[in-house]
Amino acid sequence: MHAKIAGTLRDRIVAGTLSVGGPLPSEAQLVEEFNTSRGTVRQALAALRNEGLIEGRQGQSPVVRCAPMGQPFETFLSFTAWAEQLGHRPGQRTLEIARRGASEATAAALGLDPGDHVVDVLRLRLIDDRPVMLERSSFVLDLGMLLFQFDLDAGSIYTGLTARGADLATATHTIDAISAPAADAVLLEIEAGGPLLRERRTATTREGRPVEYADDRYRPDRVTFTIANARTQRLAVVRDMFDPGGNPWP
Amino acid sequence: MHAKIAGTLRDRIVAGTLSVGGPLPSEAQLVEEFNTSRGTVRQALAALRNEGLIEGRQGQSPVVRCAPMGQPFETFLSFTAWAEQLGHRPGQRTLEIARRGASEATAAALGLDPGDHVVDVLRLRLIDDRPVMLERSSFVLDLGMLLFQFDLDAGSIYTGLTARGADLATATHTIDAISAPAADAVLLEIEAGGPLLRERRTATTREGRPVEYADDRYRPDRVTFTIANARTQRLAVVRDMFDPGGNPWP
DNA sequence: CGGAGGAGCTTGTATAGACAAATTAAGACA
DNA sequence: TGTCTTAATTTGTCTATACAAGCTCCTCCG
Repeated sequence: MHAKIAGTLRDRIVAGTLSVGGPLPSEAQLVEEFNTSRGTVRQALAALRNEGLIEGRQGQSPVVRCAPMGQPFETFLSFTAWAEQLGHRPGQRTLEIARRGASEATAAALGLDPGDHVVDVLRLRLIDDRPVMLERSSFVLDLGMLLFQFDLDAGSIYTGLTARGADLATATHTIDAISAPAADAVLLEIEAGGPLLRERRTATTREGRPVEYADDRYRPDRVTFTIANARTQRLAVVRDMFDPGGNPWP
Repeated sequence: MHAKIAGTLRDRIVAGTLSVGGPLPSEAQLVEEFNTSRGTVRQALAALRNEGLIEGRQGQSPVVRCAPMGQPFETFLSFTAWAEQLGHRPGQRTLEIARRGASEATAAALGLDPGDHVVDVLRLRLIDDRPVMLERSSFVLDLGMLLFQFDLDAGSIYTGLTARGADLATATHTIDAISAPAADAVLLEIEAGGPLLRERRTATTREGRPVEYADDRYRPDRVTFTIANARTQRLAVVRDMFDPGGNPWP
């Protein structure tokens, strides 16, 4: 019973019936709705509090703190899926797609020999037509050759590849900060030398073979990474967006 | 009452009166010992289970799982615990500790009124005697006043606070990049205007009350954040360290 | 018009009782 | 001796009640 109540409330938070920042129904209302006792309702609320979904003080109804993420993997790996989940319009301008010898960093990340060829893709990623991220992505040959089969500006590379049989299963993302090189600054429409939030990503197949290495550089005034961290050892990671003024993007 | 029971059991686990892997007293025994009701005892046990200290199944007494430290939560929240886990020597120079009115950002993060006082701590964090991070931390008064009771340069603020009854349960970390202000650059021994990796952290109690807001600024050549992301499993987040040359620190 | 006080809501906490489900240990039986 | 049954113990779950503490809003009085 308490699990059912907690699950229902979780679903409502995800569906938006309970908006983030808004109050939950009072315990008395939940007692009436589920036709149960207050102790059981409180047990359900304790579970949600445990997960960090709600918070509250004495005398006030608990408020929804954040929504659990629907599909963590896709959302985090696919820029397109991420933007769409947040209700924005993703876009991209493919500046270059080329088959060439792997760079030193790429070869190291993908476990290739220095002379091996990869497919490089350079794309400027947009949110609501504003530049947000510069993506330098390198794919191993068998995967990269698939990229010539479809329009990279039409949608997500990730969905395009998985639709053609690629099985991306794990990824590691390393986040740091760098100074914007002049070329990057022009494309991202910021000042050269300004700070960039860099995410270097290695995606692997189910067998553990690395197939993509990417160097994504975000405008730090428009994208941040947020890690929610509870004692229960559940870690959640999301990317957040900000408008040019630095305010949370609705 | 339930807090007293939980605290007593915690102490016994730490002291070894309750051995790791061994069973806890049954709920009936605890009811008699503390002269309370079963509901209260169960509330205390739920708190311990929440912290991962105990685990149990139906029909069996809960068993002590122990190992409160070294877990992801502590490692991610405590600079000291993190460095020690990686086999390095953490250090710090407390540059300032002051009670003053909360800044605008702090008040917003902690849910305080503009005039409310907080305890600010400014610390330079070192790894193996090299500056790595600049920490600006603000605590709500009841927690912050505890900071005057012990030596901040002796060890972890986090363990000092939890030992004095603070119950930090969840935290959110927002990561972005900024240009180093001149003052920060001097302390971190880098060039002014260079990129800094910033982590803004809000830590809350079990009830969801925010009690700490921190602005940590890392040298990006020495610290990065890594997110491991599998399709089936949960997300794991760790921080990584690099030597001045940018190579992984052994 | 404004502040003080209180009523009515909320959650936090504690108590007592009841039944279900799982484990464990003792005892009966072949 | 080995196995099955049964009883006792223990935790999981739910219900009902009571009071304390904090918040909001309304009313009343100065």
